[in-house]
Amino acid sequence: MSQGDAGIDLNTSLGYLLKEASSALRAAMEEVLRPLGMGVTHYACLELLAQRPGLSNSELARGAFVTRQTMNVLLQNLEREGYVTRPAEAPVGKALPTRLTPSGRRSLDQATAAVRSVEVRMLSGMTEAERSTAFHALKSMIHSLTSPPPPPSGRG
Amino acid sequence: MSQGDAGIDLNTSLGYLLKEASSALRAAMEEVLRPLGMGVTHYACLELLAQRPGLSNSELARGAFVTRQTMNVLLQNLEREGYVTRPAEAPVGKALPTRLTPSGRRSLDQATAAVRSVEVRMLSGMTEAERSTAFHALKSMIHSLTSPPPPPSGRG
DNA sequence: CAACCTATGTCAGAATCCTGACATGAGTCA
DNA sequence: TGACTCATGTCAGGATTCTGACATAGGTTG
Repeated sequence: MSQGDAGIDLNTSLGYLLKEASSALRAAMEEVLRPLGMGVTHYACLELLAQRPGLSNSELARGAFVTRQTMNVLLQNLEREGYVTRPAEAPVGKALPTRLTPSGRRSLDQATAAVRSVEVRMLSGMTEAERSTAFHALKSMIHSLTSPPPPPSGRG
Repeated sequence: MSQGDAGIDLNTSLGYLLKEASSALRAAMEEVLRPLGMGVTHYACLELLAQRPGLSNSELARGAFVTRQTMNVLLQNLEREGYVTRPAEAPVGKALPTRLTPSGRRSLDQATAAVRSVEVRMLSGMTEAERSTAFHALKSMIHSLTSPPPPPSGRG
């Protein structure tokens, strides 16, 4: 086993390929988003709000894969610039439901068009069957990685 | 929902799923790497060096998906702590071939075992055929995203 | 050889995101 | 009712990565 345990072959590693694909996608998205003055997290936040109006800061953070703190700063900027609105008082609990303003909606429309072109290009070399298979494979990976809750005392 | 162009449906978006999977993988890797005192970029650097001894700073940066500057700082720390070595003078050009020291090799071995367990878990719910299909799908995405050199449309 | 272009290593400053910490609001349980 | 637990919003400080800039080495073209 001394040879088999030598390392993880990056040329055949799905994990490495996943990172490479994700990196390429992010770069391509930032490329088309840059002229619009927004980043990937910024766009993700707007897109999330368009599909699920009223999401809270924490919900948005989870959906965009960043921390509450990071999303909080982003939302404060977005609110300051009039792209989103949040009530001064929470209807229930502490969660403040966020909504897109018409301005935010317009900004999102431009970004969506740009991002859609990237996704179309990414999918251009795949058949419908391949997309479907890739979709389920990704779902499977995510499930396997997140369903076993991280051991609370594993670090002991 | 008669408006298909309203936005990008995150529930069926391969791009979103790609980011989710990548995020989950990164989190899982950092989880197991943390006790060893290293991060994902740190590990990637070592793994790259084990498989391709003599890689330069820039090559390592590309392989780990970070900038030359970031990798440079990492290499300086690694060199300072005795995990890698670089000649004081470049054999050719300016590129300094980097190599793992026995200490670096030992550190990598622990990390590899940890990361391997994560990758095994990630793949646990997939058949060999699914892994192969996912592999080719990811390759296709990367190719589509990177082969058309970003049009100098910046001037557009 | 000279001019030009590309790739590399490196330093410095800035942007981005994260960890730590604190207070509030809601649900649970005795 | 009171104590405990969990999720949330927010502020402050720190860690990580990036962009900008500069000098050097090698190749190409005339």
